[in-house]
Amino acid sequence: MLTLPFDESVVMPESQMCRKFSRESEDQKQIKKPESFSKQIVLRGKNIKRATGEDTEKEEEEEDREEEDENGLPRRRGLRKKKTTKIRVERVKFRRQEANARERNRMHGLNDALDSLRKVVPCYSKTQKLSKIETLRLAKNYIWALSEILRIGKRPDLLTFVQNLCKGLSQPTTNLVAGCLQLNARSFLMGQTGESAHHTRSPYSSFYPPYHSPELSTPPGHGTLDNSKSMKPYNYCSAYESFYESTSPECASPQFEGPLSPPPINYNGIFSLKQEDALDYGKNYNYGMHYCAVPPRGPLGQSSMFRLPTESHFPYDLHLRSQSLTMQDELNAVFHN
DNA sequence: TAGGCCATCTGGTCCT
DNA sequence: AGGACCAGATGGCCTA
Repeated sequence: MLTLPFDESVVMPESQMCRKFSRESEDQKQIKKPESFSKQIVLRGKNIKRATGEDTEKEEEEEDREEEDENGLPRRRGLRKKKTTKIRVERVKFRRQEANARERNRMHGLNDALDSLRKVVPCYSKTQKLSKIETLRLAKNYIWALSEILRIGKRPDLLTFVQNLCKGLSQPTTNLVAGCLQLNARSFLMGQTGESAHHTRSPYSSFYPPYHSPELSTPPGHGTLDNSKSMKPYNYCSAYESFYESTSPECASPQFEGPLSPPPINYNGIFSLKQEDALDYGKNYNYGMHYCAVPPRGPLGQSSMFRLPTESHFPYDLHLRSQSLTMQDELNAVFHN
């Protein structure tokens, strides 16, 4: 929840403004666009220099000049302690207000950066924003998970991937991420605690060997939450269908309406953060599509949710071009069978 | 109503 | 001196 754009009239009402620090009429125009803040600050800064740096000092000097000691003689200049004059107090107040404005602006910039980050982590919703701390945690896990995929050169199964994404995240965020990725959160969590004994096969196991990744361990800093090793493979027949078919209301993620920005992806084999490039590719899919390019299988495969585009991409969209082509060929072979 | 999250204010510290 | 950065305090809003 970002605050309203900085409105000087609110934060610094004219009544509070010292007349000596008043701005030129040009600067008093209310600028409502957030991006104008910095300009406004800059402009104001110039005026501060002008106002406080020249005028006020002269006036303070004049005031000081008038000061006299107890004998009625003028005070000597030098190490004399500065008297807290009305002007100085007002000046301190004014500088405090300026510092507040800068701080506010700085925090807005920080929030903008966090918003940008929210859009590239694999769970973005305009209506249900991740908190700051959860955004950072998820981003860390995401980077870690992607780098592990690159390092190992293999993809983990979807569940492992999501589990790694969710390590250290709160329950609501875990649900959110699982929802974004079209997973059933309850079953996902059961998988996390190793209770899903009925899970026997990976969703990919119909055409890829089950992927057990001893190397794909826990993101740093989440040792106690490392359940990936105890996670059971995923039951294709029961769990997969219930998770991915979206027949259950639990599977639906109505709160994720609106276009979802794709995460940093490998588009046509080129890893890129450019969202525009991937727009067409991703606009018909959500993250569930992005991260679980499970091959269609019979009637299930006909469901629109899993229908890949003609130029489909590999799960997670993350691999080298050569790998991409090879694996994509395999996928295409499966799709066309 | 408690707790979480957030924006803002504030004073301190460091750097230029 | 002034700005950037940081952390603590505070109050508002929202939700379980």
